[in-house]
Amino acid sequence: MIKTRFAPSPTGFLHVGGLRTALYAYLFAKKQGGVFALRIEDTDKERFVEGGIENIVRSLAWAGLRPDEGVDLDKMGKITQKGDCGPYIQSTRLDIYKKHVDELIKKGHGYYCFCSKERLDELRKMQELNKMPTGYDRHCCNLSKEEIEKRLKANEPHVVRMKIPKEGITKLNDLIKGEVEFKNELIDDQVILKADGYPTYHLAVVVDDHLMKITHVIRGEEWLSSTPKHIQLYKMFGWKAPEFAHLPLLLNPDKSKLSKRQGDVAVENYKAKGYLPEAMINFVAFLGWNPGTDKELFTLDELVKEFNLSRVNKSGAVFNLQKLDWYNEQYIRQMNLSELVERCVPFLIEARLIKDYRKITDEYKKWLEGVVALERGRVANLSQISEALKFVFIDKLNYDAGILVWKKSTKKETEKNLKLLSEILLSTKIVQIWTKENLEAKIGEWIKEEELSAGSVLWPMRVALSGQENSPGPFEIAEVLGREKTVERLTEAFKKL
RNA sequence: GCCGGGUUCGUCUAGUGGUUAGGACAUUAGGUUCUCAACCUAAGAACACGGGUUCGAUUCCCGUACUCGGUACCA
Repeated sequence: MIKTRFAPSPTGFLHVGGLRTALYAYLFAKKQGGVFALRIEDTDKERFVEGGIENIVRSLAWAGLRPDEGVDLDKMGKITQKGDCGPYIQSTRLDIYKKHVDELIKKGHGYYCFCSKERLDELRKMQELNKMPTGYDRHCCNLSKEEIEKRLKANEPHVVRMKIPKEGITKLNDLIKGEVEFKNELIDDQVILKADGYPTYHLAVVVDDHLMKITHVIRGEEWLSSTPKHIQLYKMFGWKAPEFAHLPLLLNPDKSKLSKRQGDVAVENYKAKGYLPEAMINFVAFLGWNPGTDKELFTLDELVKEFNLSRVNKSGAVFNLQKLDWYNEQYIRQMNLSELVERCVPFLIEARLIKDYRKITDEYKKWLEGVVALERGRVANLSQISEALKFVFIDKLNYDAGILVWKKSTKKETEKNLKLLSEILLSTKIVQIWTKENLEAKIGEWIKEEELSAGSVLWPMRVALSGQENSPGPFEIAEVLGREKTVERLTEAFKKL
């Protein structure tokens, strides 16, 4: 049974790079009918951020990546844990790690180290100065049993290190990077248990991946260099190591590692701006992977079918907002209207265009569909939609009267046309049915009969209704506004001139 | 410094020991149009560099450059 996991640290929010890592792990597992687990790696007390776990879980849920196992957010908004390997939050598994560290010491694969931070800093400085590789010098490796005993009893601060064999090489056949070799003499005797009793990442990740029966470790490239340490730990425990797949990094436009400084990196920010999870997933999936065909739009289920680690790139990919916008536009345009309205409502409320959620009747929703349709083809995200739709909801439009006159027309002609237009639209005899199709037909007829130029009528009509030089078409707006409001705005425009 | 990765249009990428090096986003131009957007058409735009191997390398090998990651009692 294939099992992958996403194992973030709750040091803030879910990062878009993390989202992609989670996605690939999810896709790989699901493609093969396997299990996708979520584990929280909170072994650094200093960097723990309140609410970090909730943020990660919420962002994953938004993206549609639901873990089968591990940490989950239940209906009450509380964190629960499922799975038969004990809790999936590392800080609650301290006794498990302690037990395994003791085992390594007993087997001679681990040793106590009492070195001070100052000594280690000094050591490193000297090594660099001499152009030597850096690493622990095994100062505490051969302390006598009695001395260790004595110093432990005296409560001297100490850590436990793993004892890496100095001969030979450690090979890794990465599913993405291919074969990579490391000389053992250059692998550091890494600390596995910190002075505060918490394990380091290296120990915890190996113990947990083994105990939780993870078959494929899919993680960011920043772990590639420490993988030989992990492979050595598997050996020391006598365990079979999982397969490894190290993903290339996501980059800033200047090709540096994707960071906050150059834009949004938190998934929740994209959600807040009105990017659809479908677009986000599709976009992020294509950063470093492609199906080998020209098809670009994929649902999560389609990705599951097509995904393949062997088509994942080895090099980093720039996180390109313009492409994200394009994906989002595609999804906004192809989504069915009532669904789109549902998703827009929170943004309309946020922008205070709609006051009360509870007042949204079915009839009102139907009307909103027409409203949203006005702008869906012109915006890149949902917060832009609510911004663009302000003119529909606003009571009194505020614009400069000068823009009412079409560039090829005159003020006099504009006045005349606006006046006649109002009369036509007001007449229930001429315009019986208030739909954009009928409005277009009737006004088109009139323009033709009177031999007017379309622009001299449609431009001022559209500007009068929207208050903007650039906007959706006059008939669509009129339909949404209704007869009364439409005529009111035309009259207002006439007065302005 | 040491160790490990990477390098095809501006960006995401396809691809091959012999191709007019393909697509998408972006850009530019034209069409459509009352405006913007959308849409349609077209254009420009890439194999990091230097050596090999080979009849022939963008593709295989070796170096160089650049770049990214690691080098923590952070993950």
